[in-house]
Amino acid sequence: MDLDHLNPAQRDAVQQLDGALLVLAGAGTGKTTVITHRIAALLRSGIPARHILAVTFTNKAASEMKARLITMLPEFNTKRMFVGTFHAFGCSVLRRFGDRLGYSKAFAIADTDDQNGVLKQVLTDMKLGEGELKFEFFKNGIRHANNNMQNAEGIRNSGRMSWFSTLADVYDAYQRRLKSMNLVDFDDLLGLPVKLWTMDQRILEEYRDRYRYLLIDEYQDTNRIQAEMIRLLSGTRKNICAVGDDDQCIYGWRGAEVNNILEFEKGYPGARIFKLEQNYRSTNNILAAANAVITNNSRRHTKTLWSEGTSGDQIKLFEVATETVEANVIADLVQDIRYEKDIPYNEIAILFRSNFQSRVFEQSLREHRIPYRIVGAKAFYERREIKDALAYLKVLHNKADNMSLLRILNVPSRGIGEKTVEKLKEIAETTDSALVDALENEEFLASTRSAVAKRVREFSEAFQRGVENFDESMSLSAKVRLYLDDIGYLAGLKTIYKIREEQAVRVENVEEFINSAALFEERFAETASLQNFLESYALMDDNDRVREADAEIENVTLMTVHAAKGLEYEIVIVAGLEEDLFPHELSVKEDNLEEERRLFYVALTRAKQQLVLSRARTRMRYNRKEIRCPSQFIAELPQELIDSTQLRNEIAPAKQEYVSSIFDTMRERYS
DNA sequence: GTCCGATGCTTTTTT
DNA sequence: AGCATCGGAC
Repeated sequence: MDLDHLNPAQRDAVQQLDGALLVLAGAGTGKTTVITHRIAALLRSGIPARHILAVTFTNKAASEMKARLITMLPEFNTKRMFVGTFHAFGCSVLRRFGDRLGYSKAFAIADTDDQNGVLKQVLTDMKLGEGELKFEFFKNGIRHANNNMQNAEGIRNSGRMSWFSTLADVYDAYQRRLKSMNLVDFDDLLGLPVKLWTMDQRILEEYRDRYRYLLIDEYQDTNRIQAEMIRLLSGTRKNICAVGDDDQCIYGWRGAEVNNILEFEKGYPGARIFKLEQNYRSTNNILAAANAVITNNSRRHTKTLWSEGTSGDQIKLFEVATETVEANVIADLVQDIRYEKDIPYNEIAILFRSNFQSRVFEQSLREHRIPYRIVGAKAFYERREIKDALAYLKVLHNKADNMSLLRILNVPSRGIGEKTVEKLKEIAETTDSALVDALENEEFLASTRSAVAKRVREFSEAFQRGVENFDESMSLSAKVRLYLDDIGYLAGLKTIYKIREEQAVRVENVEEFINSAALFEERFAETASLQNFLESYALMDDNDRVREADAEIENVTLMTVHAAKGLEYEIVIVAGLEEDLFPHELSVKEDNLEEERRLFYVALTRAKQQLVLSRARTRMRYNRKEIRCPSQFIAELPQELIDSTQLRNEIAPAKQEYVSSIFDTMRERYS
């Protein structure tokens, strides 16, 4: 066996096959290597693949691990092993046993918009609607209850103040409404399996028997329910291998419980602990900076990263006048690196604390004609037309999804206004049917003007044809196109968006969406059903949602530090190192400075070769110029590692390449 | 019912 | 500055 490539600590962790073990793996210490080798070791020791459950934090990590195992172990059938995220695993449990909890097996997954929509409806119905603040309060309250495995009763019993009982009522109504629409939210994907296993010991035993060896990656970011899932599954065998780095716990605000990793031994007495500290990613200067920063945190397992490599370049620090200058200086630097150091764009990442920072960079990169891709928020899947197209599909798969129906019923305009919708809801309620079915109700149709009724009929009929079509064997993307066309959405795009240029963009985006269904089919051939397509979409994270087109060309990557977790680049540029931005002002207020520092630590340790930090002395906010102070984290870096030689001109002279490229564009445009 | 301009709010991080 | 929502005019 090829254990020769492993260092002693890695080898120990790989070879300890039974019992509980915690692998404390610092950034870049070959965590994934350990997990894959460990799985290989399990298989080679004769344990069948079906007994192995490997949980990763992202889908991307899961598919990379699968791919690695297949090349590493061609002789084993690794298909029967589970490799995926907690949410995907929970989903598979519910697809099998959801009916025991009163869910139909064809349930759909509520995305963030759906969750917000349902909660808003509930609050309006209960006349608690006014004010965003209240909305946030209830949203946090529900999430908090779920994280602590509390139901409505639990909330009610947890305090005397009247808001406990109000929150309990809202919680109850929210859950009931979701369920009535046959929807399951992200928390349910974890909470319901736990409920099921606690309720029915036989099902739990079946799962325990099936999954005898558990491996959990990024254990520092598990929450209480995820830890509970693992505790229940591990049973008395306790064959659990938790891998993680407490210094990289950056999802505390989402319920991640650092204590899961800090106090692992309490839950699994006698667990063996292995520390991986030899780093294979970064230069020693980068590691020294990271080590120095993280020692300012108090609650952690002490680790010191080291590498056999060179110390490398110093860390560059830019301190410039404004955020626009910051973006331009960085774009210049990116171009320099590309052409002078011959490092491809896709080995360069620009990281920031908050999404809004991406805008200036987009502009400067465009001006410099540097290709880039953005991971996250404002990206492709957030577009209105994509959400509309998706809503059309969501109702088709799940008729009970009234919210999606309401989203698209009048998009494009079919003359169905507020009053008509009220009537529709009323009829749906009295006949106890889904809104989509109520559309065919004669009483409802009679209540609308004949022109409207005609268009409603056309809609219902097209919908019905869609339902029937999806039973037939035709390619998924072809069915999607046929349905969106038949129901009038594709042609409707031209009436929804008046401006010619905008139209073209929107149509193109929807085409790309349809194409993504085709790509999904290519990847999952026989299992590419509408349900699986929607499910995989709902369970995607921002890194999965990067456009296919963007993944192929050589691009600079723009993303938040959160999104960069688990990734590495030759060159990493961290922008906006200013007090109140990084660390974020809210996190300081909420007393989460240590988590911000871990986030900074994550940012630093993404870099292999060169790290560049920058800050602006002023920054526009709400259209006002604000003076900004350097981030306290800058002062935590050892001075001798920093090269803060001021740039000769903050705006560097244009490169020859850049000038000629502008002439090229002009020639193209005017010839 | 639809369109369009005024208003006011935004910026934490996301499976 | 940009976006989302609301209210008034057609």
